[in-house]
Amino acid sequence: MLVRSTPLSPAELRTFPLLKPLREELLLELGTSAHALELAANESLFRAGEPATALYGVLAGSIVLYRSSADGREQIVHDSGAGRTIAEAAVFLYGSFPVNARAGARGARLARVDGARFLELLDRDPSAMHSVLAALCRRLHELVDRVEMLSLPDAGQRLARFILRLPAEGRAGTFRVRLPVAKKDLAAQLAMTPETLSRVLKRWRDQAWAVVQEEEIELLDIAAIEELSGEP
Amino acid sequence: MLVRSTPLSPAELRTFPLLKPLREELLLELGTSAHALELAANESLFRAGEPATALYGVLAGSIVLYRSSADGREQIVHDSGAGRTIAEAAVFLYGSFPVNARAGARGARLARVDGARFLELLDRDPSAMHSVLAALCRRLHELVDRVEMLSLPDAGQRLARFILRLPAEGRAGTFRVRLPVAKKDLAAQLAMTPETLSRVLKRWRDQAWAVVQEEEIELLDIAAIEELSGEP
DNA sequence: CGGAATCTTGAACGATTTCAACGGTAGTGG
DNA sequence: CCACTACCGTTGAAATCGTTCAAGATTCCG
Repeated sequence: MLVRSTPLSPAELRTFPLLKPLREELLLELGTSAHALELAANESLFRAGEPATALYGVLAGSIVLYRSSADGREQIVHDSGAGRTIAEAAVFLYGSFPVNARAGARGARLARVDGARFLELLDRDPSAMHSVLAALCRRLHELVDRVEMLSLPDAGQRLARFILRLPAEGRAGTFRVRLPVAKKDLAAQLAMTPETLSRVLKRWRDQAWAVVQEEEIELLDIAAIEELSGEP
Repeated sequence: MLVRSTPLSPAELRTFPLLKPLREELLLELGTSAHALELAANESLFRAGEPATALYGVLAGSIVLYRSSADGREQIVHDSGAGRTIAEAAVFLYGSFPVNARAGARGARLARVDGARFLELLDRDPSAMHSVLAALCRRLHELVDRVEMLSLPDAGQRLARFILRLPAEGRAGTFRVRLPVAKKDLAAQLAMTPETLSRVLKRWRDQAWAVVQEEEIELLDIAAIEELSGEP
């Protein structure tokens, strides 16, 4: 874990929607108690149960939040890309991390912000408080979506829904996406085995519904995938 | 839907952990913009997409939060018993309800609190703000638990985990629980069919792991169920 | 250039869903 | 008050789907 201990600039901190509404002076102050971190691929950031003394923002790469079961299975709770903040909730409760965190397959660059300092700031700036509240509410909705997706009984349905919610590249009428994580991790996120994921994609290929190349997926028959997903 | 339009007393409002830390005067004020509601079994409270102008607290009975899929399946996001508050998140975002809500099998008595009035209050009382923040964080953790549970591949495992987290009655060493919802709803919550739930319970009975009577379940072999659940 | 890890594919097994039928219960209306 | 209906819960049998185990292909990293 590489640490750069120079303060983070307000501009850097403003990449996070959570901090964006803070006044310049507060960001400057917050920057002095913040560091930048660099994590290698799959490197651990923190483990569930450790006391949460800081919150983190993802500057580049991605952070995977996961639980591990007794039998070694790894359940991915969320994959956080650039601009996301992590562990605010744990910091608020003055509690400990409820999940494990590690860098994604391509490593990660992070901002580490001192928790106590952050809490102080919130009490001084109501708009910051509102921003945090809104961020938590959005996270809540994401998790509700997640719960709904996981309760779909069919593996293909879950994958279809996941892909359709990904930001698509390309012209209107076409649908190209780049998987944000390794297929292994994606499978865990969708509550299926990597084998099943591979087979679902193969089926889509065989039926000419999609073209799959490495981490790029292009949907040829969007209507079919949408119908499979249950709802657009 | 039966409405009692007399104000709610601070004592009544204080049944909700969310409102507990509010000063007496604020609760009095909040009470004047609050009503009590009475819902029959399965009666609808609100539907997903409607603008959220109020939040609700469960005084008695239960409220089921759910999504319905295109094919008519009903996925239960949460079952909220007495003391729970509902829809704070939607009110904060000045948004619309992300899920449907209806009364549980035994109906529900609710407090309806005006959203705008509540938001005002929060800005005047920092401790109230903290309380709300903490409540949202706890909800977040609950959902993370839920996501983890739903990703367990085995139906028996999911049921075991659910039951072990229920508040148990009885003396130490014994474990009796009363299911908080109808078996049909419980099955939906655990992402399985009612048939599968029935069969899992039958298996537990046959192996003398549990006694099932109506909505009462007594675990005879707690160790076995705990091992099945994957972790205590 | 190994070597590890990921991804893919095959086959067999196990589990859950589906479809169907039945008993019980609660609520309705005569 | 009693029949009638509707729904819930249970059980059975068959089919489907996903997992597991195993092996081969590929990529990436040291």
